[in-house]
Amino acid sequence: MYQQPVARLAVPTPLRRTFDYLYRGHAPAVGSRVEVPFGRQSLVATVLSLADKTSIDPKKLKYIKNTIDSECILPAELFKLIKFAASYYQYPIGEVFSACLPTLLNKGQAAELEPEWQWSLTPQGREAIPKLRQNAVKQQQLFQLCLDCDGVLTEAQLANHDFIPSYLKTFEDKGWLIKSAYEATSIYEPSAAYDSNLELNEEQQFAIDAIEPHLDTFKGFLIDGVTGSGKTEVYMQLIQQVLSSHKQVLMLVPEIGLTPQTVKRIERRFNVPIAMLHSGLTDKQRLNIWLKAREGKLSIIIGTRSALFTPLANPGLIIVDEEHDLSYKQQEGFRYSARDLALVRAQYEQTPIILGSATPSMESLYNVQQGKLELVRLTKRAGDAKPPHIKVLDVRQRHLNHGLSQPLIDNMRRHLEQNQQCMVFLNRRGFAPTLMCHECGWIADCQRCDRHMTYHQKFKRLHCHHCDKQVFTPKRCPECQSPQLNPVGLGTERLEEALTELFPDKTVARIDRDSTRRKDSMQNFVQAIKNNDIDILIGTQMLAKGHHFPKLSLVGVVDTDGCLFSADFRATERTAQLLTQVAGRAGRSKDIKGEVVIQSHHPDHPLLVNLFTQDYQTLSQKVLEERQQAQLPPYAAMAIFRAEANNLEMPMTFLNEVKQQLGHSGLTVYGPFPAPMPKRAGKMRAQLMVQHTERKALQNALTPISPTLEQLTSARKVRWSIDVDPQEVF
DNA sequence: AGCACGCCGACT
DNA sequence: GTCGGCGTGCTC
Repeated sequence: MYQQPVARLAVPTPLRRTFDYLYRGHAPAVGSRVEVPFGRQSLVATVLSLADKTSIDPKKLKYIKNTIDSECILPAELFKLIKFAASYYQYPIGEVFSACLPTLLNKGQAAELEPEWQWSLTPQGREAIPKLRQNAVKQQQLFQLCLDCDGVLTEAQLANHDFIPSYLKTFEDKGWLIKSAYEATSIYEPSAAYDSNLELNEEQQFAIDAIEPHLDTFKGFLIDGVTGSGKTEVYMQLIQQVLSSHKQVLMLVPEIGLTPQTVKRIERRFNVPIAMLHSGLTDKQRLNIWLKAREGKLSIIIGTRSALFTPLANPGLIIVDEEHDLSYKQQEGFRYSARDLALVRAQYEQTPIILGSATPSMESLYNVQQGKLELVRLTKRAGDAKPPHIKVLDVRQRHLNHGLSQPLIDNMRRHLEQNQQCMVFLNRRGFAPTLMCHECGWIADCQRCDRHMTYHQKFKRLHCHHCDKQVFTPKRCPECQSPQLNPVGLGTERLEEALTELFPDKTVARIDRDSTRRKDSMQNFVQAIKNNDIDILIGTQMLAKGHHFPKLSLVGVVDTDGCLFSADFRATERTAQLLTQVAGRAGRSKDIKGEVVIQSHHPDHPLLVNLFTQDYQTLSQKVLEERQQAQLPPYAAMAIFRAEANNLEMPMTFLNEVKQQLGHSGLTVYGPFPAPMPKRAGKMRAQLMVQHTERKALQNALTPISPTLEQLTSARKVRWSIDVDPQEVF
């Protein structure tokens, strides 16, 4: 140890340690950014703490080049959360900061809100209007907009007219407009804007009564509300309460659920500034929202996973909608769970948190058991809608027409005749999952993965859904030269073809990742369905969630059998959630009772039997019991070390060394073994699983070893990662 | 991760 | 003779 005042920094590098730097003059503020020389580069780092001694030889220490901020740029609670996340998920602190802060802050841009600009029409401007040339349409439009707004245009008013900013400068130069800064009001008046509160049923009122008294403190709630039970209205009325005490609301939604409609609904309800964080924002917009939220100039922030790291001046409520959704867990790099961290954040911020789902995760149900979450149930569908009638259809020995049994087809016809919509669910895109030679049995495999390639008829191509490799379909079998290459199995494309033929007078729409590639196409489909322009929907899991289609009364699930037998211990939970969510799409209408038909070759499978003779709730209790007996998550804490390289030896060598390092840590270690699908995208993968009944013990074991792993020579020959609380055991 | 150093092969 | 391949080492 050397007696030497230093600043301890989080430097954006994949190294699992901090770096000490000297400083001149004042010590930089904790939580501020500084510019430092690092190796041969210059980086923006964050000050984690100040220390008066260091273990680094002072001769090696360098000076901070610049301080960027004079004070901490984050609220203390968020700063603490980020540090916690880095240690919990065993990920390099510098990279965690990079992941949590907006790009422009990582690049060193000032963390100050730019003033909002406004443009006022000058007398010269007014005079110029009638003198404009007839064909100067855009200029006239700008003037018109200006007049519509009483001669003063603000940035907010311009936001929807992307052509106009280019003309502003011209008008300024001509002296027609004057640009000036104005103070956007930070005071919001949460008056009901257009929509007012809906009438609540008893359960909803009960939910609100349960949560409302706890709005000033930390407390966690799980709203277990069946599809259509009016969870959103409960959120809304609680949000209203929080806004009226001038606090901010942070709402997380799954990736797929972030639709303009959600935001519109909230916007129309509350007369407060709202921001939606989505992938389409520019870096500048993102920074702006971040800063505004930090200043308290935004009242509601809605976003996906990463929105969790939005700073809040005055947090009042955190909501995680569809909390069971997989997209809350980042699956690469900094593998955090936004849902789990949201609980930690709520605790730090001393705000209530609501997790909502129709199919709660085992983790959350476990937390209810442990008394960490209070369970609130919504079992009744709002309005008069009745729960759908669910039937498992034994398709053994039945003739299947492109995967469709006659009873399902008849059923569809009946619903269609009553002017209702049908949905056919199949979680497999493409035309067919395999292409096979009729003569010799050759199957088109991906060169880079241990998987067959999917045949896509529309593009006449073979596509690997694991590595995204695409090749043209061969004309002849590469093994025996036979021209008879047949698609085998069923995908959404083929289903679309079959249904179009079966119901020639009906409109069929296929909604999967391939058909919704273009921007807004999902949006258009949703609108078309609501307008009744579509009779039959074919959908993958994209369509399973969230959407409310009033005319949809029949859901057919074509092929679940693949989901029933899987190596992953979470398969049951996942399948149950998916099927329950899919079933929930049916019968949100008042006119006709919803119906769900699930085709299966295994109608006696316990999952199907339990799920549909009883319900998700009963099944989830059974799953929890099984997990407890097997000591699997959430009854044990788990982490997986993964490694990949061009051959399987290197990852195995590395993971064996990891195992040795773990030695007497008291963890239960499984492996290392090759991943269930060893080859992917040309890389060979292996994994090592570790477990302990105590979360703390797992942490205590991992924390000392993870920094030492990167020193291993075997570590440099592989790509490796630690996944704490893995969601997919693959 | 970057970035540099370093030591061997095919080019003007 | 040099450009450049990626193995190895280091970052306060």
